[in-house]
Amino acid sequence: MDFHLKVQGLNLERTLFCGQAFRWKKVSDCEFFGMADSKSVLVRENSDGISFLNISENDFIFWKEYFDLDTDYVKIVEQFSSDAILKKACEFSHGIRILKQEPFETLISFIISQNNNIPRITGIIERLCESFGERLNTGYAFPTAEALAKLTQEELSPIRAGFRARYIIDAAQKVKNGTVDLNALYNMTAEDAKTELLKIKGVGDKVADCILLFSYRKTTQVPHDVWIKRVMTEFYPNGLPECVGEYSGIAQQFLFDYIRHNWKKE
DNA sequence: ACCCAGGGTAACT
DNA sequence: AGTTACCATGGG
Repeated sequence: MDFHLKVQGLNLERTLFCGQAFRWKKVSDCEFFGMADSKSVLVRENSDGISFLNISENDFIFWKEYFDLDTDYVKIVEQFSSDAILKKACEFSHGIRILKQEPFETLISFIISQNNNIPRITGIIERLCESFGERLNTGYAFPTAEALAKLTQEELSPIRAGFRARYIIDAAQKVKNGTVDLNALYNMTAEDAKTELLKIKGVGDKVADCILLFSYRKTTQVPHDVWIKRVMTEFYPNGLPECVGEYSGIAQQFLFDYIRHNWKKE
């Protein structure tokens, strides 16, 4: 069955390729195929919204949640636009939304992201899924914590994650044995949730903020990667403007996308 | 050959 | 508490 949703201010290409998710492929002008957790979907962008093609009603609920379609981004962008630089970033990166991704997948993905670049992160995650994820008829599921927890660094070497291999294993083991309860973080404050995530080797301040923002919708969190550090020193030496309110993490995503496409081009 | 990438850890002052 | 070398890999 196909499902259609009216959405204002959504650009799928910007949303799916702005460095928050790594398992999407552009298949035509307005169509994107993606995997998340153990589900897959073909999404089509229309003039007034998006369509999810050939999925069940249960999966539709999942994808509706994934795209966080109940949040009004038009209103948020309007709020951001009282700051001139942020306004420019929102115009350039029009249509970005923060997704609500599955926590374990986000945890492993952003462990892999450290000191790495987006194309290579994408490749490592693809090999991780093909090697250790369940085979589905449309692709491969993201590997479970159980599947990854029993691996050795040597068994992980084909995915070429480099020094991050031992971090992946540590994360999977701590999720599997309950040292970190990912489901419990939804109802915790950002600070408390971060304390839990920092128990995992290879998860530092920045990676923790990515997980909190991209999985748990803790929109106050601002991941300080090399690009955002450039933004801060260049444009906001005294911090982000007040108009970001409780959405500094969302503002961060517009600024990240904007600076990455415009650095040293003006 | 050198520098960089959605950084973190461990070993130093 | 704050700095710094080192960590694998691949593209420019």
